[in-house]
This record gives sequence, C-alpha cells and structure tokens, in this order.
Amino acid sequence: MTMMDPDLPLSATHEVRDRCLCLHVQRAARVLARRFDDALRPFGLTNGQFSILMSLNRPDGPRLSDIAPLLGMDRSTLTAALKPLERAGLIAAAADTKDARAKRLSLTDLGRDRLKAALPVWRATHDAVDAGLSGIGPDDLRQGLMDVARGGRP
Amino acid sequence: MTMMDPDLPLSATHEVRDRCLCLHVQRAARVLARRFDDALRPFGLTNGQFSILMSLNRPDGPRLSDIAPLLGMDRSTLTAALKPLERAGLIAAAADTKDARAKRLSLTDLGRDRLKAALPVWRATHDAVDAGLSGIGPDDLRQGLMDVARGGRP
DNA sequence: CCGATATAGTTTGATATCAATATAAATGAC
DNA sequence: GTCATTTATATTGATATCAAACTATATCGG
Repeated sequence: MTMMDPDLPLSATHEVRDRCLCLHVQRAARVLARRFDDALRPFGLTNGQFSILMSLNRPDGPRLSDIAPLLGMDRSTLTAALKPLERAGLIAAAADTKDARAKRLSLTDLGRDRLKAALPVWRATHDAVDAGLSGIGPDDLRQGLMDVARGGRP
Repeated sequence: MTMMDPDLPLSATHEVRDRCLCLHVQRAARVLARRFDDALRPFGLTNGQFSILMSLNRPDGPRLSDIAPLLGMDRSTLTAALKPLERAGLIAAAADTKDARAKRLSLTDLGRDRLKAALPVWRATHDAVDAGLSGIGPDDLRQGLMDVARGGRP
C-alpha cells in the first residue's frame, strides 16, 4: 500500500479539487462546450464557431485583432479557427484599404443564413443553462467570469 | 456600406456577446489557462497537467474513468493527455488485478516531487485570482460553475 | 454456460489552443 | 527621410479537445 507523502497530503488534493477556480472554470467550459456543440451540430457549427460568426455580424467588418480580445483568444488561435469557416464559405476576408497589414472579416450570405438558423437553438440552450443555476443568478455568474477574464488588470 | 440583415440585427450580436454564459465561460477559461500555464511553466507543467497530477495524489490508484468526470473531460481526451505525462516519467500505469480492462494510475516519485514544488506557486496564483473578483465571492462563483458543470442534470 | 449488453480504454480525424518565431507594414524619434 | 519600434497577421510544433468507431473484458438474464 502506498503511503501518502506527508509533504503532499490528501488535503492538498482536496483543496485543489474543491477550491481551484481554474479547474472549476475549465470543467465548466468543457461541459458547456459539449452542450452547445451538441445543440449546434445540426447546423454544422461548434460553440466557438457560433461565437466567432456572431462577432462578425457587424456593419464595419472587424479585423482579426478586434475580435480576438472579445473572445479572450490568442490571435494565432483565431487565425487557425478562421480557416475552416473560410473553407466552408461562411466568412470572407478582404484586405483593409487603409492598412495593408490588416484584413477585414465579414459574414457571407451563407454564414449569415447559418447564423440566423442557429440563433433560436442557441437561445433555447442558453435559457436552459440559465435555468440550471441554483444558488447564484446568471448576472452574478457573468460578473464573476468577467472579473476572471480581466486577468487581474484594472 | 453593408446593411445589417433585419432578421439578424446587431442587437442579437450584442445579446450573445453580453449574455452568453458559454462565451463568458470559454473566455474566462482561456484567460485563466494562460495565467496558470505561465505560472507553472518553470515546473514544465500546464494548468491541465497540474490538475491531472493532483487528481492522482490518492492512495488508491484511481482509474482513468475515475478522474475523467472529476475533470469534466472526455475519456479519450484524458487518454491523450496522459501520454506526455507518462513519457516524462511523472505518472505510471499498472494493470488492475481485478479487472483486466482497467488500468490504475499513480504518481511516480518524480511526479510527486514536481507537484510538491509547484503547489506554492499554484496557491499564490489562485489567491491572486480570488483577489481579482469584485462583485461576487469565490464561493459563489464556484457554486455557479458547479451548477453549469452539472450540465442540467439533477 | 451463452448470448446480449454494458463498461474500460484506445484510435482516428478534425478542430482548438498557445508560445515562439517570422514577415510585413505602419508609426515614431530624430 | 531613416532607422527603431510597434502593430497585424501567419506559421510551426506541441498539446488539448471531442465524436465516432473500435477492441477487449465484464456482467447479467436465462
């Protein structure tokens, strides 16, 4: 029988399991991602792709760097995530006329239609998640998550 | 100038951006993962690897299927995640004596030492995240995340 | 015992994720 | 105007993530 290391007691394991916000957030993120992925599968979208498409539904044609912070993503992650969407013809990229480095992203008609079709399902899933909260309301939960996503910066 | 589609108004985009718990959780998960990854990099661990190692700090030698739900992970994800840890000699797998299908996972001495060394840094990072919360306390936030991770089941 | 079903884990193929690095263009200092 | 710095994006290599399909073993009903 293996003895526990006295410098690394079971209580430390329980402390991490019970208290670690990082673990709690990662776990919730996995569960929620699966749930939204399931709901959006009939539309051929993942939860992340839905969020990206929705962030492009703006009249101004945002740049990659405009939406990366919105999604809390590294820009290189977003570069990679755009490829399947572009390949599927849901989004289009055009060179910025003012800044040759930048590219302006936009929804195609196909992408907009896809998004329009998925929106009611997103809404229903979202309402179901909200309804699953017990001790804390959705607004408070979002506030806490926004605090976390600020990353300790003012 | 592109007109907005009246069936997909800007208000829908703002609704998703401001209200979607899935998006909020994914964003917080990314930011928090980067933060813990940075803090744990000197130990050669990612936030997820730290959580996995810590979940193995038990006297009984848990099976893969015991810890996958704890982490909210798919079993196949965990299978893949264990490989670099085994390769690095931080964990070991042994056949279960009672059930030939199962494998019992355990920390090696090296893994335990690594975990012991990383624990104070984890604690400091964790405290800093807790301190960054404004409107809501860590306990309430964890409760909300646990509700979400329950996935709507009772 | 035997066949049906359930469980433990792996594999495959696709996407997601980041750090580090690279390339190109814009901006700022002088 | 020129050089240094910053900004915008892309590429690479590693790990993370899941669904679906697979193998092997266990369990259960008869």
